[in-house]
Amino acid sequence: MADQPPTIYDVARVAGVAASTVSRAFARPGLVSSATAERIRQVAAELGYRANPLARALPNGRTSMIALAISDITNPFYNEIIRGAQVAATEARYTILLADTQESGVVEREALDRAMASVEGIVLATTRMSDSAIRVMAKQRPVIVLNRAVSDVPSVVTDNPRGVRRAAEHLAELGHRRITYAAGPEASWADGIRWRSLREAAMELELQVRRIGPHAPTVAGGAEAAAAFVRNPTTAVIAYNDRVAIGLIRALNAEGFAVPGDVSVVGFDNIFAADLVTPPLTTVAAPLHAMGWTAVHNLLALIGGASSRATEAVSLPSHLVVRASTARRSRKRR
Amino acid sequence: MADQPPTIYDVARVAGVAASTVSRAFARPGLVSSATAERIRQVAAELGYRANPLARALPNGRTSMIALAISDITNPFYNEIIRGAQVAATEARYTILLADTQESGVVEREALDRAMASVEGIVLATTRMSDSAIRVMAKQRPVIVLNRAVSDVPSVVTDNPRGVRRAAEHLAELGHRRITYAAGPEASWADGIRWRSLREAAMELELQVRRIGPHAPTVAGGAEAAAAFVRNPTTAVIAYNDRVAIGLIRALNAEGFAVPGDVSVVGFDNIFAADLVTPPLTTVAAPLHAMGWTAVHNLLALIGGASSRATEAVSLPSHLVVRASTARRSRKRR
DNA sequence: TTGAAAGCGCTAACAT
DNA sequence: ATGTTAGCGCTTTCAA
Repeated sequence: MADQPPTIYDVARVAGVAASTVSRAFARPGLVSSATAERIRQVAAELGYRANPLARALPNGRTSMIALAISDITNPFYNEIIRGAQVAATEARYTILLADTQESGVVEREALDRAMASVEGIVLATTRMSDSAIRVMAKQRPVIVLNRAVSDVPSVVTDNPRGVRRAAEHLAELGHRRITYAAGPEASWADGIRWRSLREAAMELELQVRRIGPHAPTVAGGAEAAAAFVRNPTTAVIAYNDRVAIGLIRALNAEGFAVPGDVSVVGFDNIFAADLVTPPLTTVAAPLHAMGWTAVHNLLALIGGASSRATEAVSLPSHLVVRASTARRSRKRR
Repeated sequence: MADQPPTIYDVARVAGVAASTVSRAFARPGLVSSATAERIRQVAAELGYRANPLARALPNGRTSMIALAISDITNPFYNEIIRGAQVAATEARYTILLADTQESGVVEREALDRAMASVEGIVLATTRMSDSAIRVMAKQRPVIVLNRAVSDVPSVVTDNPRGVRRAAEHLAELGHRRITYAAGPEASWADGIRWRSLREAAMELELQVRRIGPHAPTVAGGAEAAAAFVRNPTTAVIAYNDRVAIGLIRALNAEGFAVPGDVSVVGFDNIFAADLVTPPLTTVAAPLHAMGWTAVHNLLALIGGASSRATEAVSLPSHLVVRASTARRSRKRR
């Protein structure tokens, strides 16, 4: 009474051919006479045959699955990235295995260990792993790191230097001369490069910059940053990301600072909420969808045997979205 | 030179036992003398042996994977749900396979077809499928539907009637007598029950209600709703979800309506942005994390053989979060 | 162009 | 308590 799904043998029997022929008909149609191929297709359709992906994967490891590791899926930053990844995966008929690592290195290790064997490649969208741990992992399976550069491992990043530069220019044009950088987590690769790029840009643009932090990359972290900021305010701040910027603005308002009246704020990422808050946030928009898409696309290329000379980071352009959280420096000194 | 991962045979050989014994040592330790079990564990550790989950799954179908189908992963509503699901899955050492169906019935069908065979059960967090299609699917694999009730299929929903009731009471207490419901997508189960519940609550509370819509469940949908609303305004509106509420408020502001001065607005879901917009949104909060967790937890129970007499919907409590988008009805007539 | 047969790594009877 | 032996459903030589 068990209504098991039909196997390749069922198809073979009904079509009057050997199982291997059925297999070929699907995998390498060229090796089968078009007549039999057609018949097999017919029978398969009638029987509702669908190759069992697990069984298929066993002999040759082609599971048609890739893992997407994200340390905090709660972060709205990832939504569009996941969508992009999903689109690229679907195009290639791959399935995404989600590894939300819940901000814990241990959970991450376990999740990836578990997933490793079932998966043809991995996109590390965010990870607690050290560079060397990542390199080790990359030895075993194709890996693409997102939003971080790890030497010898292909990556996809946004053009942070350019984004930061645009933000600084924008602020400079508005008359600001001193800029505070509200840093994100210490371990963040993006944080490091943003701060470095800002210093370089400041040099050229003859701005003064200083850094406060580190802070958690959250609204709460932004509030923390505000506390540090008010002790020695400037007329402009660039925040590690939009959530920090939002938290900062709210806390600043509570302290009696007007944004952008007294201080201009720019964030990073252009998350969904950036356009919804008051004032709408000026922010360096990352090409979220493209990042997810590109990461998976390149991963699949790697899996397909592309030389990983794509070892250099692929850099995707970001752009400044000017909204209302930045304005001309007000005359009154601050 | 291939550095293949060790197999069960490697462990068996080194430990000087049969492969089946190794298998037992891991799966049913009780059936192995503690001495050999210990030795096997040793050897396995030394060799860095990890059972190949695919190979393990083939004989008995226990893939330790479940699918999570979401039609629009772009919707921030799902972030916490996914996290909850992930936590429950991780607890049971299951892995989540993500099926973002990109709002397309076709993509969904394909994605699920592909995933079906690799997965022990499915959580339908959002789906385009008809009730009957879902029932068919539930015949083949354990299924839990989230946020929708399908007869004969176990589900997890939030207590919409109670949430709506609380929203209506809140508005009534503030002196509002006429409420507009800005509907979501026609196909949405939640939309249906919200509107029905609102009518019932209105009856008891002696309120007048009317409905506008359907609208897309997005900020743009909210703007649409505003256009319809202004043609015949009321002093209060309950929106299908937070995104619609936010879009509505913005469009209303653009039309010269103050919120909550002229019109009070309440949303649903309490998404991340709800607390960030101006005014902060009064909303019926869904227990997002718990929903994801419960869905997966119950699914795993089903997989574990629990009688699906859990066929009735599990209803999780929601609660009203009062923020600043609702206020006492202003005297001036509208 | 097709068939036969030997696995992929693991589990689960069935023996011993 | 442990070993033997078939498979799970598919792919892939190797022959024919």
